[in-house]
Amino acid sequence: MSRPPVEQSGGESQKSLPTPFLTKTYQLVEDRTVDDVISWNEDGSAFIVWNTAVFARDLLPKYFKHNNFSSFVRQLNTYGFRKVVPDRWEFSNDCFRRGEKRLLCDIQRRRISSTAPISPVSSSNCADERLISSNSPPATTTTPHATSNTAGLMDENERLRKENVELNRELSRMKTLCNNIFALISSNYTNNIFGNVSQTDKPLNRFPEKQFSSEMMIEEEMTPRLFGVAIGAKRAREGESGFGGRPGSGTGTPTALVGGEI
DNA sequence: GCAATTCGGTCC
DNA sequence: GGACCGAATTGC
Repeated sequence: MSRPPVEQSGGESQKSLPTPFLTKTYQLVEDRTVDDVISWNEDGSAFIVWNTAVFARDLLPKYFKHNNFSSFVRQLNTYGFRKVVPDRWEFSNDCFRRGEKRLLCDIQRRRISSTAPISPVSSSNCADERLISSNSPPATTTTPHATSNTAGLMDENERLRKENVELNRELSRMKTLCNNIFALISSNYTNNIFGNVSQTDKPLNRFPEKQFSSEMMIEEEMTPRLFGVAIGAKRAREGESGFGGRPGSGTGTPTALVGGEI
C-alpha cells in the first residue's frame, strides 16, 4: 500500500498529465489495503472517505504535505469534485472513475486569481462540467478532447439525445411502478375502511383488477393525496362522511406496504 | 509560474 | 452548519 506516487515525467504525454493531486488521490482510492478508510463507491463512479479522522491522520501525510482534511476537500472542489451524498464523505467527478485512470487527464484545475475567463472552446472538459451539466456521464469511448470540434459536439449531442430517450423510458417505467403502488395502497386502504372484505382472498401482493391509464395518472397527480390515497375526491360509496377511520390504524400503512415486495 | 495549502467568507 | 469559493501565502 501507500508508497507515495511517482510523478510521471514522461510516457504518453500528448495530453496534459494529471496533476499530482489527482494521481495521488486516485492511488489512495485504488489502494485496496485502505478500503476501510477510503474506497470507491459501489459502481466506481465516486469515492468515499469512510473515516475522515484516520484518513487525515494516517493517509494524508503520506501523500500530501498536510494532514488537514478540509484542505483535501478544498482541493477536491478546485478540481470540480462534488460531495454527492449529504451524510457521508462521498465525492464524485465525472472523470474520476474506477478503472478509468486515463480520464484524469481531462480533469482540469479551475483557474484561480487569474483575470482570464474560462476558455469557451474547451468547455467540455470534465472539470468544468458543473457549469453546464451537473451529472452527465462522460463521453464513453470517444476521446473527450474530440468534442472540441464540430463533429465532437454533434457526437455529444447525439449521445445526449439517446440518453434523454433512455431517461424518458426510465421515467415512464417509474411512473407505472408508482401508479401500481398507489393502486395497491388505495385498494388495501379501501378494504380496511369500507367493509370487511374477506381478507382471505385478498393477499397483499394481489395487483388491482383495474388498469390505470395515463389519464388516471394525471388525475392522480392533480388530486391531493395522503399516503398515496386521494383525499377530497368523491367516493362511490354512500353513507360515509369523508375519512371514517384512521389511516394508521389499519394494516395497510404506507410504510408497511412500501417496505414489502412490490 | 503554478500547484498546494490555509483561512475566512458567502450561500443555501 | 455544511458545502463551496476567493484570495493570500508558501514552496518547488
